[in-house]
Amino acid sequence: MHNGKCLVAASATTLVLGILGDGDLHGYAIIKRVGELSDGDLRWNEGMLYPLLHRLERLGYLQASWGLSKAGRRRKQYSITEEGRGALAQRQKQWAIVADALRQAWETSRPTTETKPGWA
Amino acid sequence: MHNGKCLVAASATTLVLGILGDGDLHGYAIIKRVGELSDGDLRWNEGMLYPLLHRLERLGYLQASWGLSKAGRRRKQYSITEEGRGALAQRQKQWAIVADALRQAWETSRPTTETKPGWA
DNA sequence: ATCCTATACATAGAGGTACTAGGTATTGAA
DNA sequence: TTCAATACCTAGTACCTCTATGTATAGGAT
Repeated sequence: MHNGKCLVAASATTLVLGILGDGDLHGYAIIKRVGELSDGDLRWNEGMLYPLLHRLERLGYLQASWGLSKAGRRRKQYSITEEGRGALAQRQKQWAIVADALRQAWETSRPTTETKPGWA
Repeated sequence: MHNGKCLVAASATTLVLGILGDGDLHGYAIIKRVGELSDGDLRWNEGMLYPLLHRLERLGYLQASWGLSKAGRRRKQYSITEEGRGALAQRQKQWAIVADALRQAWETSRPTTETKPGWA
């Protein structure tokens, strides 16, 4: 990443799968939903999302179909597949593992039980 | 990523900074520590870690110095810098935001309050 | 009428990352 | 002497991230 957004991007797949796991949405709506879920902290743009959506579709995690909004605009609706749900479950497991490791790394602030450097 | 390890890798920077935030370690020990913290679920290899360590050093987040283990093996000791602590703090904040968004996305399993598709 | 904003899709391309594979060398145990 | 563990490293492929940019429509404001 050139800036500090990599964490966001890294979790993008998991977040998209999680959101679509709750119900179908189209791309633009996913961006809005991410904004909602993060109280505006996560501000994705289309250039970030659409390539991801296309990749997820290519991987078989999502299925797309064209529709029309009541306003008459075309919309590409995405829904999660069984395979996508499997991937989501796997990612949730992975997330838990990493979250736990991070929590420990952050909490411990190990009181230097060993006064000498751990590498001695 | 070619396989499913991207989440691990994506959190690698945060995890390394978090671990070194607790005290200096050398590369190989960081790999072991990651294994400990995850109960063996996260199994990093050197090819993953060393380039990351070098990058983090280049970014000014870590400082390296050569030492010697009691067994007589050379070791490159890494310690976190002030800048690294700043980056860690930022990442902790980012992590909290994403974790919260994910929790919501996973919990809600939105009861389809709106019976019609959200995009109608 | 015209402009602007929001909606809604999309791709190109620079630059960066992730991970495998492979390499070097030492220590100590079987 | 052979093997595993310790301990460092780089090359290079494949892939991802994100900015910039483009297209087009609807609806409100001026």
